[in-house]
Amino acid sequence: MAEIKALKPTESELEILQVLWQKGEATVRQVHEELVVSRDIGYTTTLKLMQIMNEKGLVERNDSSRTHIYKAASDKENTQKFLLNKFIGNLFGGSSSQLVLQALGSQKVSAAELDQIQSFIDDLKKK
Amino acid sequence: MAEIKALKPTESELEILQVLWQKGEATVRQVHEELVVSRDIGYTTTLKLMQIMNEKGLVERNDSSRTHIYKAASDKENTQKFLLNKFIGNLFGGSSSQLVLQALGSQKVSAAELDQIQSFIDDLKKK
DNA sequence: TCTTTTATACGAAACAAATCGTAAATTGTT
DNA sequence: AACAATTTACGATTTGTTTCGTATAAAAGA
Repeated sequence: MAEIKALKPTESELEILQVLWQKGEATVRQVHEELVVSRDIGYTTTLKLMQIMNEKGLVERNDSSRTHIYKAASDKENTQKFLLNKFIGNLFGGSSSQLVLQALGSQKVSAAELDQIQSFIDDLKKK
Repeated sequence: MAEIKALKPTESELEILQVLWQKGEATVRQVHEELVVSRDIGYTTTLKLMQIMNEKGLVERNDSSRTHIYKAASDKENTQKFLLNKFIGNLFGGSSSQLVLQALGSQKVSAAELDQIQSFIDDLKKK
């Protein structure tokens, strides 16, 4: 029986997942070096977070060698999808078009990106 | 000097804000009746949450009569905008077009909504 | 080999969020 | 007036997150 539980990472956990997604896999040290760039955090804090994430099933760990190697348990897209749905439910009454309009209205989006979105919509409509 | 602090409501606080945005203003009792519909929560819990929100400045309270009357301190759109920016930063590396593509791809969006989004994009491009 | 560095494990503290019980005051009902 | 219901205030508990210190073991360097 596989683990189906959908987990909601905390903000700190998300930071770590970002690093793991970007690197594919990484040691605690490697993740920590990344985190340290953007904020003040001790090594054992990073370690503890990753240990907890392992217990929760957010990451997988290869501990066959002394220095453990971690990777994200769920890929970036699935996690984004899951959290995005939650977010839309919490804040936009479940309406994704509301969110899209808000996002396009309040953020700077380049003309190229707008083109990309438009052709994506065109494709959606064809079905 | 106005309050500029940007506050991040918790999920419970967001539930309460939704009710206040919808009703305009409301008593603890009225908010509680709404919350009770969708989940198990005691009256004093709702009360306490709203008291804390008042301390934080998330809501404003008129306590000139015995039964206090609450309203959201910030309107829905501003709060959505603020939290959306945070969310895009945390999860989509700051790229709102990435979020838009993900939202359109994984949610059901009606043809009418797609039209609405397209004409919105057309307007954006005109500038 | 001896020392220093690096890694993990573990426990505990500090903080925050959510929950509810109880008390006190006011209002409404009979 | 007496009683019941409603409301607020306050404190305490529980649960989760973030933080780091210390201990121990392994590896690397002298």
